[in-house]
Formats: sequence, C-alpha cells, structure tokens
Amino acid sequence: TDVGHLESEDVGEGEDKIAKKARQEQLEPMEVVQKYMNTFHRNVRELNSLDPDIEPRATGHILEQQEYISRLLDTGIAYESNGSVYFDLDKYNEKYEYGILSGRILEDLVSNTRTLEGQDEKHNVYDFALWKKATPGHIMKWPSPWSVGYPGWHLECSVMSAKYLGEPFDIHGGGMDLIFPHHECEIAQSTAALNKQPVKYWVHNNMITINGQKMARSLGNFITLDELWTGEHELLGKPYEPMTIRFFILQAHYRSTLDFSNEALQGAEKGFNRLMDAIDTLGTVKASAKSTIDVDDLFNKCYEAMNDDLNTPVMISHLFDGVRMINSVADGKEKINDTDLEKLQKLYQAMAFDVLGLKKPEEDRVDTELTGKLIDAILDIRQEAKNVNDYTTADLIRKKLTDLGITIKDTKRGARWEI
RNA sequence: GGUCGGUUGGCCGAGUGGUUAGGCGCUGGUCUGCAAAACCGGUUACGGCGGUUCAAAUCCGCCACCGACCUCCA
Repeated sequence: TDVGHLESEDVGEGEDKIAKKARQEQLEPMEVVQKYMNTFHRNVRELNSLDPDIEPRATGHILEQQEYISRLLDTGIAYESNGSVYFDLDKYNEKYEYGILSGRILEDLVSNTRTLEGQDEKHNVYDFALWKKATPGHIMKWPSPWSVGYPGWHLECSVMSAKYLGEPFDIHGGGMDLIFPHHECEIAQSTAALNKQPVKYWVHNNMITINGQKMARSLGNFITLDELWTGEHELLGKPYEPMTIRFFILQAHYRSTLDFSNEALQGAEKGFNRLMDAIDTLGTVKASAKSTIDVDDLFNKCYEAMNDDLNTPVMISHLFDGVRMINSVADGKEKINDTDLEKLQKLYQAMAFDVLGLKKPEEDRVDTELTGKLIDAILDIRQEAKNVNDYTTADLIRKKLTDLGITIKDTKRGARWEI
C-alpha cells in the first residue's frame, strides 16, 4: 500500500501517511515508499524468509481499481456522492451478509461509529469509501470518471489479489487487528463484485508484546529488527542473531500473542544453539546394526503437529525429544541403524530447515583453511601434553585459545572446537 | 460502552475432561585430570469464587485483570 493510507488522529482532515512523511523528510512520496521497502526487504531476508513471487503496489493499479469501482457501481451497491464513491452496506446486507468474519452486526455499528469528516456524503455512517475526491493540496491524485482523487482504503487489496491470485484464491493472511474493518470490507467488495466469496481460508496471526505490554511507539517499547541485531535498545541485554528471533517466534503458535523480553530471548538463543549443535552431531554419528530408538514415531509426531494448524511449538518440542536421542546415540547410550539414521537426518533437514526456515549460524569465522589446520595442530600438541599428564601445559593451551574466542570441548571422540 | 480473545510453574510457551508438552533457569547425579559439552533425575503450574461430572487447566456462571478491534489507518 503506497497510497490512501490516511491518518485520522490528527486534528482536522486525515493526511496521507506517505505524503506526510514525504513533506517531513522533504522527499518525493515514491522515495519514501522505496526507502522503507528497501529496509523491509533487507530485514525479511535476514530472517531467512522467502522472497514473494510478486509484490504489487497500489499506485501501479489505479486503472484496475477504477474498473473495479465501475463494476461495483453497475451492481447498484456502490454510489457516487460529491465526486467520491462509497459502498452501500445496507444494500449489500439485503443480498449478502456483512460481518461474517468478525461477527459484527450492522445495526451495532451505527451507535459505535466515530464522527468523521465527510459523513454527510454517505447514506450511512458505516458506508466506506471506494474513491475519494482529492482536497486542495493533496499530493497523490489521479483523474477518474468521478473526480480527481485517489482510491479508497480497502479497495487495492481486493483488486490486486483478484488480479494475481484468482477469483477466488485459497489463503488470505494478515494480522488479527485487520479483521475488522479491513478484511470484512474486502469480503464485502469482492463478494459484491464477484457474486461469490473471494477467499477460501483466512489466516490471522496475533500481536507481539514486550514485557507483557503491547508493542507500540506511543508506549516507547518499540523494538526494530535492526535494534535486535545490534542489541542497541534499553530492554535488550545483548544483540540477537536473526535465526534466534525466528526460532523464538516459532516457539509460540501464530495465533497466540508472543511476549518479547530479554530473558525470553536468551532462553530461545540457548535452545536454538542446542538444536543446531545436535543437528551437527547427527551428521557425525555412526550407524549400528540395530536401533534402540523409535524414529518413525518421532517422524509421525512432527507431521501431526504441523497438520494441526501449523503447531510449530509442539513440533519443536518433538525436535527436542529427538535432540536427546541424537546425543544419546553420540554418547553410545542408544543405537541407531542405517535406515533410521538416514530417516532422522532427512527429518531434521525437512522440519528444521525446509519447514521452519531456520538456517545454521554463519560458519565459524575461519579466515582460511590454514587457520583451521593451525587450530587442529595446536590441539594435537595439547593432546600430546595430556598423554603425559602435563595438564599445566594442556590447560594453558586451552586458556590461550579461549582468550582468542575459541571454545574447546573434550568429547569421547577427541577435542572439538568452535570460534 | 459494544464485539472478540486471553490470564498456565522463576522466565517463555503448548495443551478444549482422565495420560510427563517442550525450551530456558535452578538443582542432585553420571561421564571427565579439571572445565565445558553431553546424558539421567528433581523442580508437576493452570487469575479468583461457585457449579456440572466418577473425574476440569480443559465445560457452565459470576468477578478481577490484560489485549485486539469498534469504518475513511490498511
């Protein structure tokens, strides 16, 4: 959405958000749009989310929106008034049912509607705009059969989704805060224009809170993704990797609120590292003749959890059950056969990386292959010292490496290190 | 005020009638030269008050608190 996003809190008439920002920062409106889109795309990639196949913009679909308005005018459900076009909810409600998504009843909306500019142009207070006539000084405006103006709020979503996804399309996502009025109005517009429901499934995710309080600029507890990466926020104790944040979010169900706090993030970071360590270990364990663990059961439980409305927290809990299995096998306390080992490796690839979209932390920052060989050589010397019970030297080597940020873990299969 | 949702152990967070969710933290132990890691065990809670039921975190009622939304913000 890069047009028609009005602010109503301001005194007087609402101003387009993009236009307001452009004026404040002395930029062209399209520069403002581009600036925030660039940041958004970078953050989304950092979170390892897939790029969209298409990202249509409202200003690139003014003609399509005008055509859509004409269709709605032809049905008689939309009407023109003083250069603006509105959607008549009473007429819509005669033929269809308004409020099916949010459970609102039209009559209840009358007394609960705020007093706003331009109400007298409308048949009813709850009618919403499809096209707005531009007021003097309005920056972004286009000619139309009704006036020089700009498209109304809910319209672009109905128009662009129908154009690119089809009529109807399968899944419409969004935040729970958009259910009313936005998604409700989308349904009304599209149903009136298409004479059928535009969407098969609505998927709404919940909000996030910070220390139990909703995240809002007005409350001063807003954290940007870049602040999470750098740790530069008074509520944060340290920086967090994007994958820690992704894992943290997936540990809660998408329909639940999620509380951000430094303590919770630290917990997620430790858990995520443990999961990734176990997956590394899974790549090195050796198969035995028989299995003492039930891989099929784990496999089924993971799929059942995802099939249950994408219950990622439950699926992750199963992955942690598997972590215990993997570590026990590595410790020689449990055994796994060839078939099960391959199955287990595929399961973690599928669930942790393909489904949850996690990725391993950046490879150890080894400048060159030589650096790794040097560390291995130093650890060989340390092992020699240990072999002759020269623990003073062994510990000195460990301390020197630790000071350089290299952690040593003595396992049964020899010393392992990571930077 | 209205509509809808929530209140789970130190922290986060699953769970729609009877079975250990899970992670983090804390704690006891095993292993280890020590440390770390790993593993095993402990930490067993459901806002309050009533009710239904053989049995309720889960169903019903009331109360308290929190949150989203209530048409030109999309």
